[in-house]
Amino acid sequence: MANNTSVRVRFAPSPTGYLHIGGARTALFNWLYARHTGGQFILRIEDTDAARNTQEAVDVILNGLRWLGLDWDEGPASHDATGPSKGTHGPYFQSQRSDIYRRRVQELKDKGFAYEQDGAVKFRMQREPIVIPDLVVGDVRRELTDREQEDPDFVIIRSDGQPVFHFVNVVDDLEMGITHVIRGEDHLTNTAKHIALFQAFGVEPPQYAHIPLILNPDGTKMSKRDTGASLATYQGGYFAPEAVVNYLCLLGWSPKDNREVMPVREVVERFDLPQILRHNARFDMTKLQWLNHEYLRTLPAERYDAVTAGFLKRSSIDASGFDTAYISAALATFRDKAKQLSEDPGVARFYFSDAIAYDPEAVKKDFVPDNKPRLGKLRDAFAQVEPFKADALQAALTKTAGELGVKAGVLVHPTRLACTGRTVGPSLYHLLEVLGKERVLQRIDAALAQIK
RNA sequence: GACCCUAUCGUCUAGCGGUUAGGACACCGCCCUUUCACGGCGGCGGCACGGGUUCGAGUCCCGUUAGGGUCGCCA
Repeated sequence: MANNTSVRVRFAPSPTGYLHIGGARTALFNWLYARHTGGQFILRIEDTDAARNTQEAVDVILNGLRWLGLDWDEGPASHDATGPSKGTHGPYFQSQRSDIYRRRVQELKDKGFAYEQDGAVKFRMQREPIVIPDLVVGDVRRELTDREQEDPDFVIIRSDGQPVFHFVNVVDDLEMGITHVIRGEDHLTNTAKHIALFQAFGVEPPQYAHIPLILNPDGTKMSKRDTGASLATYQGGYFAPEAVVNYLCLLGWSPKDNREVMPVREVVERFDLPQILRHNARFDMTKLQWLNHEYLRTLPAERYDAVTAGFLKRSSIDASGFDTAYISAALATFRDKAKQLSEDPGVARFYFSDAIAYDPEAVKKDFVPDNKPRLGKLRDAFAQVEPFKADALQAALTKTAGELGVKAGVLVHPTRLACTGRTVGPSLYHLLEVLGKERVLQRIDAALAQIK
């Protein structure tokens, strides 16, 4: 950070068709560090494995990063490997950098660091232990494993001519002027190879910061199939990207002052490498949901509407016949009840369908003969309310209850059941206001017809 | 098998030689309340184990155990 040179960090995913939550967190930490230091965040697509690379797979990565709000200063400008890009260190797709790799292999051969064997090219690895200076873990002295003792050299170009990860990764970091490599701890021991490669090129290696991994709740490695492992899980509705970003910041990094709900702007200010934790963290969906609810409650109206649009789609509620103001007002009544929405998306259906399915248990309790005249009287009172606003509706209900000599709750419950079919939901008076007089009276009439 | 990293409530974490070991999520009570939720108050619950060093160890050292990672013509 106190360097003269500007920080250049990168996220270098392989297009596999999905974006792992751990990968998203790695991208986030790199982005945070770049933004904190005023440096550059570079996106590089490691698509050397041509067989499984598709534009759709690239889209998943680009869209995932955009959804999270992680903008890159250099990198692809489209999902097309041969398409336009931002930045002067391109191409940013490895599949387009063959000439560079060819040149660099020749350089190693010329220097005596590489040789051919069985049609492949191998790197002459040193046998002495290599010290990996890591900004998170400290100095790590890496010795050869017994397996490596037998043959410390490793392949950098496959016999089919394709360069391997260790090689292209180093060459690209070198060519792109990367100053800090922030990546998962699963790369820590392999970093010895990378340092040896940098040294062979006669270049000072970048600084390394290996961040802990994200594990399943049971402590096992989180892989593709595990719950919550794919970022796509959060993009489909329910989750505000702000909440996901906030949660990810807190996995493996701590502001050290017990703060938890922190807008990313503030994290950018305070984020730094020394505060990164050294131990792996388990993924806790419950806590993410809590954070999500915190955000849903306080998000600006526009953002709230955007996120809740996902709720509707996900719960297959058809709101096409309703104008945006109505939809917005309806969902706003769930602002501080996001938990209901995420646990049971159907709770919002009554706003968009007149086919009310009454909760059978509640019917037994609330649609009883005694309540018929009461509900009828309330209906008449509501019919007089103009304008049809929450405050006035509450006053009308309270007044009616008084005249009837019953507590407000006696009227509240049957009314809620009549209008929503449920026993839980938003504030009664506010939901009535949104529904509007016509729908409310019609629904109460329908309920009255049900009661014997 | 070898090499590397890690170890505080169930989970995420604060702690950087002297603390009644703090906070958050979850859970359980009570309060608030037209439901649910929010909020408030309280409760449950932790320094993996064994040796050192020290007047004193969650904090430092060593070992054990456990978890994770790596050793590929995958990335």
